[in-house]
Amino acid sequence: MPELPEVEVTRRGLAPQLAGRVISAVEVREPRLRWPVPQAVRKLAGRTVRAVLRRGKYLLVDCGDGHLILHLGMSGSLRMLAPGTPAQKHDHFDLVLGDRVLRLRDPRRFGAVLWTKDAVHAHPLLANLGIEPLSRALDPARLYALTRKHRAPIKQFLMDGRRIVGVGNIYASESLFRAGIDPRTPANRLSLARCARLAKAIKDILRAAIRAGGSSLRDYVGANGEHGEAQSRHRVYEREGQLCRSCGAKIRRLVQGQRSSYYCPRCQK
DNA sequence: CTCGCCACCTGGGGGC
DNA sequence: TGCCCCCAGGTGGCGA
Repeated sequence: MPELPEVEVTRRGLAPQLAGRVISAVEVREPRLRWPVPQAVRKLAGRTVRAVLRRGKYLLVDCGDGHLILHLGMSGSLRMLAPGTPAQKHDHFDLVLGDRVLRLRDPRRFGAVLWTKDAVHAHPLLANLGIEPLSRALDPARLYALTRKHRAPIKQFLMDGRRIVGVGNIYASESLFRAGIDPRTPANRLSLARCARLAKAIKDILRAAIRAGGSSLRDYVGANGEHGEAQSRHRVYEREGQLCRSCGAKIRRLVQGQRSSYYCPRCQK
């Protein structure tokens, strides 16, 4: 599920349900996530949640004297439930806030639940993150400058969180299609004009996905857990062999950095 | 520094 | 039905 749009919509769904509320209990059923869930997380009861923030794909729960850091990995999801809702397989972590429970489910356990008392942006996992794609920091000149030193294919550059955060495997392919750029193009061979096109494409694609995920993801966070509608909007992702909706050519798949990339050989040069 | 690759983990789907 | 292989929305860490 989780690329930037889903994490952001999750954040928007959670924030009003968590902010201002007191943590009454914590339950860790399975501490073996990407990193062991630290003992401090089990001792959060009594703290008041001030805000829920996002940095890249990390969710940051501001508890006043520290932050709970959540990451959904490849398969994680968060839901608000009524207390006493039976935990199912892969429901590893609960944050209980009186009459509501925030529950983390993550079959593959690539996600994380961490705690830091220090300035959260100085945390080792956050300190070296790249720019937020929906902020003004991502503009044509900045993208052009960032790409200059990188000979790696632009698809892999986009997915490198040390340059730009939040663009995952789906939206890297979708953004490159929208910008008309071949995913194999070396990053440092993009002109300023193409960087401008790409920066705008990334913002447009992510914003549209947030809007599309909005309604379904509100349910997702609140109760059900069904997939959003973003899937039906994909132009190239997981469409190998199907026809390009713009030109009719067959969409192709290739492997870059052990991840699938999808592109239209006619629309993307 | 950048890069290429492996690792972590579970589950679903297809071929035989 | 079972087995085996491939694939999956992330990303830290390794050696070159």
